[in-house]
Amino acid sequence: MYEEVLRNAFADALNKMGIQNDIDIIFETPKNPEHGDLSTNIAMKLAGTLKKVPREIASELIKNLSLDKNLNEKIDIAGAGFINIKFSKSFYSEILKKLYEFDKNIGKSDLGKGIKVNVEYVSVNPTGLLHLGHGRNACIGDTIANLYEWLGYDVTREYYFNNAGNQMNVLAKSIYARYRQQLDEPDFPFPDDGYHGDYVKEIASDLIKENNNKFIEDNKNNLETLRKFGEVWCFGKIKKTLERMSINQDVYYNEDSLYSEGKIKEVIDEFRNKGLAYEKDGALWLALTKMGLNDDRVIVKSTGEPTYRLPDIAYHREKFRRGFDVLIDIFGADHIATVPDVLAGVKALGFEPGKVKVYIHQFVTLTENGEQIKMSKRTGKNYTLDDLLDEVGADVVRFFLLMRGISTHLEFDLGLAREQSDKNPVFYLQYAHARISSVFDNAETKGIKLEYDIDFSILVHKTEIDLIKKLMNFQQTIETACNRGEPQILADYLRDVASAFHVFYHECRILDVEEKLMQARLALAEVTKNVMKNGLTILGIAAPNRM
RNA sequence: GCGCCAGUAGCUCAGUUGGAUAGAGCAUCAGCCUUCUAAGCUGAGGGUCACAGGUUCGAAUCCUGUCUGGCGUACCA
Repeated sequence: MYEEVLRNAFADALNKMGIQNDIDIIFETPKNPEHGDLSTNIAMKLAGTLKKVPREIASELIKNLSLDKNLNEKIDIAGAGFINIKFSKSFYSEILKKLYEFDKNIGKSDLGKGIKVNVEYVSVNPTGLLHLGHGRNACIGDTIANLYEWLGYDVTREYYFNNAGNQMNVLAKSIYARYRQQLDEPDFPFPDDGYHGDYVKEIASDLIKENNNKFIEDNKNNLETLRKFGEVWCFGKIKKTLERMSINQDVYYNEDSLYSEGKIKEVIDEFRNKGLAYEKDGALWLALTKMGLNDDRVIVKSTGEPTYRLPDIAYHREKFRRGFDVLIDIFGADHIATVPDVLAGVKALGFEPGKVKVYIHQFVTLTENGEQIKMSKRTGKNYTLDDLLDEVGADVVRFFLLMRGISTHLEFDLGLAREQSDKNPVFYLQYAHARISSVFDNAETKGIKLEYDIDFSILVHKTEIDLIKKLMNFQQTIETACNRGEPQILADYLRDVASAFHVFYHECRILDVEEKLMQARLALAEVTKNVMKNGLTILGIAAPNRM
């Protein structure tokens, strides 16, 4: 938050020196604390264009710099030309005072006021149960939606519900085979391309419980009924699993409506009118090569059915038409190929593809004792997200799925999550919150109340200053995590805050010290608690008062 | 073949708009509880940043090539 002030001061100084340059003035926290609190390499960046030695530029810059002496203890030049800034203690008490005033709203802002964001995630077809990969998608999407919401954007959480397409027929046939196997013919052949998962057997037995042999005849109507039964069964389970992870979406956008409301046809017509669609081999092709891509693709098969690209494009067009300013798609790595096609299609229809942000996450592998556990819907032996939630709980699952960058493959070690769950990093974060709560409980029994007017300048201990340094970055961290679509940035940050608090707690007593100091430390603990609570909430993880 | 993601400590991973001595957790070893929760704190060991070149004051980060793993590359979704 103070960076803005510094940046302006540096820009002014550059102006005074008669240097006009668009170059970004970037401050970073040096790895080595001896180098100060913030550091900039601006002098080195300018060295090339100005044809001057970096250290000379730096010293001239400092001469022209007007900063509040009260808040900045020292500004000096180091190394090849770094400018290092060291803040005074009173700088930190000023900062903490502001953080304390935010109270429970710390981290919130109105940065995105009036901007409509649509975050689409999960969007699993109702043909099976959720597995860990879906869980990753769900947690990332939910957290990104939370981040936007926290920054004041108008967020819609959306699930693209696809109950059309060939995969639903496969499900119907799979259910039918299990139904017959359980009902009257144990050797009834199971389709090769069917869904082998055990849940299909459950669907069949539920079907028998409710309807007995009513659908035993192999005809189109019965298959249609089974298809619908399976869809409702699967989607019910999916929603329940999501609820267990506190994931609730606002809109379930049904792919069917794109057909029934004529949107698919509109898109086809528009492509044709623009000369971007053509017939070949009985199919309709989209001329993606005219839009700079490598290959044209079929959008309507010779059977008359559209391929997945067409409804995907039509769906994105609808999202634009519904008035969203930003469209966010959370996809697994297997969807990577569709992205350029959809973006090209959207652009051809006259919408701005730059407003679509696609976040692709890599896969999750579930391992136990070094061996991989299969999670595929088609291989039968499933380890579902529900199974995992049963074993380790929602907080652990969410944290495990969010603690890594989205673009790396994530290894979920079941043995570790199960056996060592008390050493899980998520408990480290929650423990910090619980510890603070406990301090306030003790304060209450002693009749101590946190006052509003507090003298923060009394906080000068190194661990106190270190903690404040972490706390002041909360807002910026939320923004960065949001802009980059990386929940992991927030997760890492919270671990840092928790660590700084644990160290402070270990070194400094909060209660049973002199009144003014106690008040200031309580306030520091309060700010930490609010940051932990809000940060964990954004990640969708509970902030317990006791552990 | 082509495209995307990845390769960093024993393991799992941060760090990549080029910056100062490459970090964390787990694991290993050694310490700290008569005082607000020890699910905590302190310290130690552990590295050819896959490999080979290049760009420059400076490269884990940028460029080229090679190797390894994952995912795509359908008139499946």
